[in-house]
Amino acid sequence: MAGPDDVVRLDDVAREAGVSASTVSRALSRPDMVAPATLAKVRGAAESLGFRANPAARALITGRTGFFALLVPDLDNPFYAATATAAQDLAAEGGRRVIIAVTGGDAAREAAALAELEGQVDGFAVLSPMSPAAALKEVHRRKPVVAINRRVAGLTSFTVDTPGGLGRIYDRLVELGHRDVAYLAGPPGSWMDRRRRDELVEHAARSGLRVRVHGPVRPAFAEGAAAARAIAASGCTAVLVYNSLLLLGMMFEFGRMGVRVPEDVSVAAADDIALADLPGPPITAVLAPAGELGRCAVAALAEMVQGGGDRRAPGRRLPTGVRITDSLAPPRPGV
Amino acid sequence: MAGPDDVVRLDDVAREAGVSASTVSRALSRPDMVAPATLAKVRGAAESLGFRANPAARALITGRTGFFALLVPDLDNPFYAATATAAQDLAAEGGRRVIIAVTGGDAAREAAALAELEGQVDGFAVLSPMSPAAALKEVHRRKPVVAINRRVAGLTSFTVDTPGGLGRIYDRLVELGHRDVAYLAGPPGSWMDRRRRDELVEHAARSGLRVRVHGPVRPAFAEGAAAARAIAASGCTAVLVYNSLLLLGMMFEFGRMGVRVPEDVSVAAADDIALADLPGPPITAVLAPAGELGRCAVAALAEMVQGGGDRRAPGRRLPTGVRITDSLAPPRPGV
DNA sequence: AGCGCTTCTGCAATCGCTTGCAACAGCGTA
DNA sequence: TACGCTGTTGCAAGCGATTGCAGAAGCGCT
Repeated sequence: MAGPDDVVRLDDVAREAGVSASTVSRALSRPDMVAPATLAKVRGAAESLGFRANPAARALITGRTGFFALLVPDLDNPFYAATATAAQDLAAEGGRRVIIAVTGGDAAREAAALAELEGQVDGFAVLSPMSPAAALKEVHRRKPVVAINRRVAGLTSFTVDTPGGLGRIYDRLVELGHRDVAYLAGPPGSWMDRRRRDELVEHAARSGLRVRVHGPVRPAFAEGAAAARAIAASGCTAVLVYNSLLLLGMMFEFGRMGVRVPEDVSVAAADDIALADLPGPPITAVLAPAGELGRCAVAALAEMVQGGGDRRAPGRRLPTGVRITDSLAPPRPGV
Repeated sequence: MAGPDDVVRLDDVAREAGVSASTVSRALSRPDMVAPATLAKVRGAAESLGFRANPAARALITGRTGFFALLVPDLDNPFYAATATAAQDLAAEGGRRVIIAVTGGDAAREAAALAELEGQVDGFAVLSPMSPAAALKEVHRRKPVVAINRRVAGLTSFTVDTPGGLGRIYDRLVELGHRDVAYLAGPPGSWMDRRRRDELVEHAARSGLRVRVHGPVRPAFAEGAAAARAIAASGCTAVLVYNSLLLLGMMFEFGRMGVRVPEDVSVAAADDIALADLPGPPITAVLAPAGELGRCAVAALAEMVQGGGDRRAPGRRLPTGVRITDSLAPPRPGV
C-alpha cells in the first residue's frame, strides 16, 4: 500500500503508443474519432500497461463522477437491500456505481447525506425520503433526484400501488367471511405505512367491518414475533401485515404457539420479499418489485444525466401484482 | 437540476472574504495556519455562501477521496448489512464515506470491483473475500486493504473465533447427552463455513460422536425452512446452523411441523443477528460482533491512510462470545 | 497538378483546489 | 535603530484528465 509509484497515467500510455495524450483520451472515450490503426495501438498500450483513468481528474473537467447515490432508511430491511442491489447491478451496466447511504429514516441525516454527497454524485435516488419536498426539489435544481416508494410533487417518482393491492386482498377476506381483521403496522412515521393503513381502514369502513391496528413497530423479524401473541389474543380471524419480514416473525411465533395458518388465522403481507421461496403452500402477498424500483430509478437518473438539460424523466406507478393463495381461508367456525 | 450555474467556488469565498484563494483553502483545512481574524472572516463567508469544496478537485491533488470501499457478498444477509451500516457510521465520524460493493460472493466480480474502485477510494475492506490472497496483496501495494471474517496472509485481518465458539456449544451438547448432531452448512465455497464445519467434525471425532452435515445452502431464511424437514427426519437430537438466518428459517418450519424447541430438538447457530430480540427464551448462539468488525476495519484503514507510509495496522481476532441457553436441552428420551 | 474537403492528430487551455515558496509585516532583542 | 524571527498571506505551479481549435495528412475531383 506504499504509494502511487507505479500508477499508470495517460501520458504513459501516450508514450507507449507513440501518440499524444489527447489521442489516447479520445481513443478511450470516443473511439469513432480516432483512426482504426491508432485505436488499436492505443488500446494495446493501455491494456498492456493496465491503464485506468483517474476518476478525479475526469470528474473535475467533465463534472460527472459516475456515481449515483441511493438513500435508504436502513439495510436490515430486505426490501431496501434488494432495491439497492438491483440498482447497483443496473448502474454497473452503464459503467456507473451506486453509493448507498443509510439514513436511519431520519430527516436530518438524510439532509446531511444529500448535502455531503451532492458534489460526489451525478444524481440521487431517495427511497421513502423523509425530507420535505422543498428540500428535495432544491437539490434537484442542481442534480437530478428521483423518489422511490413515495410520490413527491415535482420529482420523478416510482411507486407501487401497494395499498390498492392490499385492498384486493381485503376484498378476498370479506368474501371469505372474515369480519375481524388485524393490521400490523410498519415503521412509525412512514409514509408508506400511513397509506397502507388508511387504505385498509377506509376499505373496512365501506364494508362495515373493523380493522384493528397493532403497532406501529419497526419492521423487523423479532418485532413481528413479539406482536404475534397480542394479535392472536385479539380475536381476529385474519392478519394483514406491513411487510414480509414482520409477517415471517409473526408466523414464526404462531408456529411456536401452535396457531395454524390458515386454519386458525389467515395471513397476508405487503412486500413479498423472501416469501415466495418458502416450502409449503405460498403466502398471500402484494408483490414487491423492489429490484424493479431500483432499476427504474437508476434508469431515470441515467436518462436525466444523459439528457444533460433539465429534462424530467416521467415517473411511474408500477403495476401491482397480488398473489392470493390458500394462506387465506374462511374464518374458523369455532372462533 | 439544470446546471452548475450557482455552484460556489473557492474564489467566490475568497472574494467575499477579501482574501486570496489559498488563504481560504488553508483556513478551511488547516485553521491553525491562519490568523484568527482571517479565519473568522473566511468561515463567515464560506458559511453564508454555502461553500462546499469540490471533492474531485481536492482528490486530484491530494490523492485522497474520502471514500473507503466495503466489499460484501450480498446485502440480504443481515450480518453483512450490520457490518456495512456500522462501518458507514464510524467512517462518517471521520468525515469519510463507505462505498458498499456487492460482489455476489463471486471472485470475478470481486476482482472487478477492486479494479474499478481502486482509483476512487482510499482503501478497501473486504468481507469474506473470495479472491486469492495474491490478488488482494497486489492491490494492497497501492491502497490499504483489510480483510474481515477471513484471515489473509499479509493483510490486516479481523476475524471472530466462531469455530471455537461452536466447539463450546458442541461440548455442551455432549454434556447433555446428545449423540447425534446435525450441522446445516452455509454458502458453498465459503471459507467461514469450511472452518466451522471442520471444527465441528474434528470436535465430534474427538468425542467419538457423529455430525451429519446438511447442505451447504445459501444462507437465506427460505433455505433454512426448506432444510428443516430433512433435518428433522434425520433423527438427530440437536442442530447447529451456519447462521441465524438459516436457523430462523429452520425453526419457522419446525414450528409449522410441530417440532418443539428444545423439547424435540436442541438448536444453536453462529452469528446471532436478530436472535436476541425474539420473544420467549433466547436461543443459543455464538455472538457475532458484526458491527464491531465493520468498525475495526474502518478504524484500521483510517489509521493506515493517516500513517501515509506502508504501516500495517495489527489485525485482531475478536473475542468470541457464546450465549448458551435453554434452547439446548437433553435429548428427548423417546427419540 | 492543384484545390477543397474530410479525417485525424496535437497543442494548449482548463476544470477547482492544494501547497511550496517567497514576500511581507510585526515584534523582540541587541 | 537595525537585525532576525515568527507568523501570515499571496503567487503560481501543478494534480491528470478532457476538449476546442488549428494544423497536417489523405483523398477525390476537375
